Amino acid sequence: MATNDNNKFQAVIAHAKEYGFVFPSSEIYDGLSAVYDYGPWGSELKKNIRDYWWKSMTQLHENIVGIDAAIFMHPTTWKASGHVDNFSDPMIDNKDSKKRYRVDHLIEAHAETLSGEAAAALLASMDRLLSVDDFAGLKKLIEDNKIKCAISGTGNWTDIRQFNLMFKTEFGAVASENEGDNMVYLRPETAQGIFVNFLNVQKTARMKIPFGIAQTGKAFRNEIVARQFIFRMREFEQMEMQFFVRPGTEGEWYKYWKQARLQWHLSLGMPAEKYRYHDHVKLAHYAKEACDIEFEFPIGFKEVEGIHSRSDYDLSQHQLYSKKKLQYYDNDIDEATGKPYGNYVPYVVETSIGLDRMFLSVLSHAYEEETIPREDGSSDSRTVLRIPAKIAPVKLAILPLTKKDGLPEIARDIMRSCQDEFYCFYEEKDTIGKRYRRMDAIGTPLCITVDHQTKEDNTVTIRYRDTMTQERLPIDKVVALVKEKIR
RNA sequence: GCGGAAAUAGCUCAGUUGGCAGAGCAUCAGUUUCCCAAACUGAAGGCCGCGGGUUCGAAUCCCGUUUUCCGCUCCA
Repeated sequence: MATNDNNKFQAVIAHAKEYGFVFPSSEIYDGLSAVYDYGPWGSELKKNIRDYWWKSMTQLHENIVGIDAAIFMHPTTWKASGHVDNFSDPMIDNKDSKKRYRVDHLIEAHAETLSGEAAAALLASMDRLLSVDDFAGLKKLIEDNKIKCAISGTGNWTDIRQFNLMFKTEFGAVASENEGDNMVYLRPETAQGIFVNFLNVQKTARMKIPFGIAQTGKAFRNEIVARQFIFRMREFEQMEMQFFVRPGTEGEWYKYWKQARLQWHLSLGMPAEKYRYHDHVKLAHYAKEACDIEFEFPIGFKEVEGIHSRSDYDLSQHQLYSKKKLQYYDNDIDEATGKPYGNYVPYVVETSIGLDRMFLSVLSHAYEEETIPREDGSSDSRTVLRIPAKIAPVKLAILPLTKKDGLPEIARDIMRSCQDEFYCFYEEKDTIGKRYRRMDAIGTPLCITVDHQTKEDNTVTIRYRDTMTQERLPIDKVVALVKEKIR
């Protein structure tokens, strides 16, 4: 990675904070690691990206509907999904080799080198300690048996720690004697809220396969290492769509959505050369095919969105754990047999995009420090956010050239006629040039200026962010022109 | 989690034999100018990240801690 790009990333972060896009969480208390708040313009931009995605999924697809599931879910959900079992193992690090081991794997590997009787005794001790989460006892067991790291050959271990990516909290106001009883998780992904509602949605919205369920919402992961600004946060927002298909057709739908999702990014005006696919070679246990859509951030190509062919894994698991059928009766005629396809558990193709990552991709692509030659030969600089107009936080700034001569009154009238249509910003302080540059810095695509000529012929100057050019326009054409530019 | 670096006004930073906390820009009030950030006057803004220690005295030296960035590690 070039140093320039690294500097650019720093600049984007600094700009995001200075101009009210993203702040560190609870900053007056020194912040909270890997948690961020969205400021005035950041929350507008984030909302605009979310709305654009939501509309493209639901309003523009007759066979996709939305839901808004709760963050809290029945704890068994996460047993069924595999999140509880796969991500709560106690781990230990060797300080010399920096290698991290699962404690049970480490001890089991050592047991294999022992005689049958000694091995059995060791494993019995391990199981007893594991069952009561006695980490100090487990570490003592490792030390007493002089278990060494295979790489460094030393017994220089850290304390044993439990890594669990899921946040837990207490459910209900009364503490239970048995600690686990009232425990719920904050969802580590939004997908399960869709799967458990599969039949509710299918029946009430009378959906026929193939169909999709879309959802946006917060998810929480207690990442071991969460860094790189809003790229990896402990609390983040996903935009997900689970598409339910007849088994056997998942391959073609996977291809369809892989292509369609990249097209969505490009439709925002993001440049094609900054995107690429990354096909997964190593697949998760449930996946048939999977790929990421990667975007070239200043820190390199990174995942923005994932497209996964998840088979019937999730619905089947919920069937198993809930003992409720999650099947669909398909009335379409199977040409091979001449009969309906009948009952089956649908297969799922998932598209899952990180809203915060999308936000970061838009912001880092939009950010530009320009050098502008001046007439006298010197040069000037401006910082501009070339945010696509349709998702820009502020669409139009309305600026009276001076504070006198009735110009603010005319500008206020225009403001009133526009602010119901799109987000407008009114300002009369400072010179017109400064106000233009401030609007550039938050990515406002259009500014209009009310000047003395306005009083004579009812025209205003409209100035474009990207080209810095301007032209005259009758006041009564302003709304229509802006609406056209932000489509 | 390990290793490295950093933290002083909203921003960018200056501030060493340890001795009164500073500049530019930005902000706010007013004046002036007015079509691309650069005029004038005034004001506000700081437990020098936080907590200890050394010292007559600490932004400065020492220890700890938090946060951020970089490399490694992890990432269903």
